[in-house]
Amino acid sequence: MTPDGNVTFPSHVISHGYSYQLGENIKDISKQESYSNKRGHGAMSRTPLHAQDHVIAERKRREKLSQRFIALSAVVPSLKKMDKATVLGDAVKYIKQLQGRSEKLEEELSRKTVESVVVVKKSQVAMDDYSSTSDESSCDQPNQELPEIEARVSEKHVLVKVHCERRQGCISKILNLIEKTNLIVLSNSVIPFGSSILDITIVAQMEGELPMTIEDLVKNLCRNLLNLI
Amino acid sequence: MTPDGNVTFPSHVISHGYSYQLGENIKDISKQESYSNKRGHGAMSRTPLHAQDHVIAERKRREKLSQRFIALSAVVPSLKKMDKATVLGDAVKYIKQLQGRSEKLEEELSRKTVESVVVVKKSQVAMDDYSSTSDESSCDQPNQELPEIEARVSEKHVLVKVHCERRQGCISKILNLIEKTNLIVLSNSVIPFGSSILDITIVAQMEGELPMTIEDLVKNLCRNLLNLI
DNA sequence: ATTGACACGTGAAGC
DNA sequence: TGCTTCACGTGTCAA
Repeated sequence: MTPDGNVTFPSHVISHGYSYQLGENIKDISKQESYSNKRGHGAMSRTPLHAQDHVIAERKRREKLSQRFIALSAVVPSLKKMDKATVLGDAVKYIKQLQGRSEKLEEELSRKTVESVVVVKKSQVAMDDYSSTSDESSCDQPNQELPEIEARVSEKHVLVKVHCERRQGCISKILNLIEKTNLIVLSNSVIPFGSSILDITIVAQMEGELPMTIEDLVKNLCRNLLNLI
Repeated sequence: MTPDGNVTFPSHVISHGYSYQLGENIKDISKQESYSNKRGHGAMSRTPLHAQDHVIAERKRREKLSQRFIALSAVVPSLKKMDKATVLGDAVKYIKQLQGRSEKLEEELSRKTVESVVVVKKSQVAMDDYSSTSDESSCDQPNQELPEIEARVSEKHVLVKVHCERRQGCISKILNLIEKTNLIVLSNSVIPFGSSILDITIVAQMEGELPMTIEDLVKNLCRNLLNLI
């Protein structure tokens, strides 16, 4: 609590167990008068006035440094020795390790993302027009792999599967879009998966005549859903 | 190169631009004789012999510390001030930031990594349908390559999709198998598609530890389901 | 006894 | 001009 006497207190935390008795330091404060006399010179250094100001300033600076040291040693894990040099060296090693790991994680994450997107596309209704689309260039965002959309047709039924992130109003949007595509929804299933994913399955019936070929219908549905979500 | 003279050399790198001339230090080495005399006492400290050994040891220690400091300041980016205190403080902040980022990345990657498992799975189960490229031809013959099984994992959840022909007792068989695989069914959706197809979606939760890798779990599940149906 | 680590006081140099 | 930061020598404890 006392700013002057406790200057060296945190040091014993970072160093071994030095019970550097602060009494000496307090004594030193009183010793400041003897300091100038100790030098002996009648005219000592040209800072006779604020001499002990310098002392306490240095003390403050050391205290700050010590605090920073213990703060650093607190965030660096697995420190067996609490040497200043060891703390610094291990901090450097730890930072490098963290940097490398972050870099690798980021790279792998982006790679997995892209890869899964590709495969997802492949597993879809054999639509190969995504290669021509330019909006795929914005895959840098980590959550770009979703949504995953699959559609298939059997007789008069259309099966639509959407695997996307849980967002507000996404279900109504999907259903709305499907009904706008001249389809009548027969069944609908929304199943939560994990903490933030929805797995949606919809079976709809085609009304009357087909406005286009089956292939075009599926492609169009997928494209609209991709733009929508 | 000279271990003694270059002690304070790196310090000007981390500190401002201190061109602390080393000459003084070299002088100090020669001053070691005067050092004992400077004290004046006829009987100085009880270490009159290896006194300057202590000096050069301290010098060495300081040099090591300085090197560690510049090493630390080298790995911490965006350091405007090269203060020792600033270096330490910014290193702490940087480490904390890196830790948080790594944690977030790792968590997110674990979520995404699962998605790539799907890939493996899907290419295995979906067989070689990609080469034929004609998905619409499969719509003409509904019973060609069923059942279609897909499984993926997210966190502790397993999502199983089965696209198969409508048969007696197939649902109970599937659920029974899943529960035998140390999984707890959370959600289940069975949707008729067309006249003779069922689209089944199941979300189950993994209990306790994984008996195998995620990939193996998915493979095993798919294989058993394929044999079952 | 030797070694290593620490805090302190102090002069110097830059802002 | 002061205010800050630095390296140095030194005494002192502990392994």
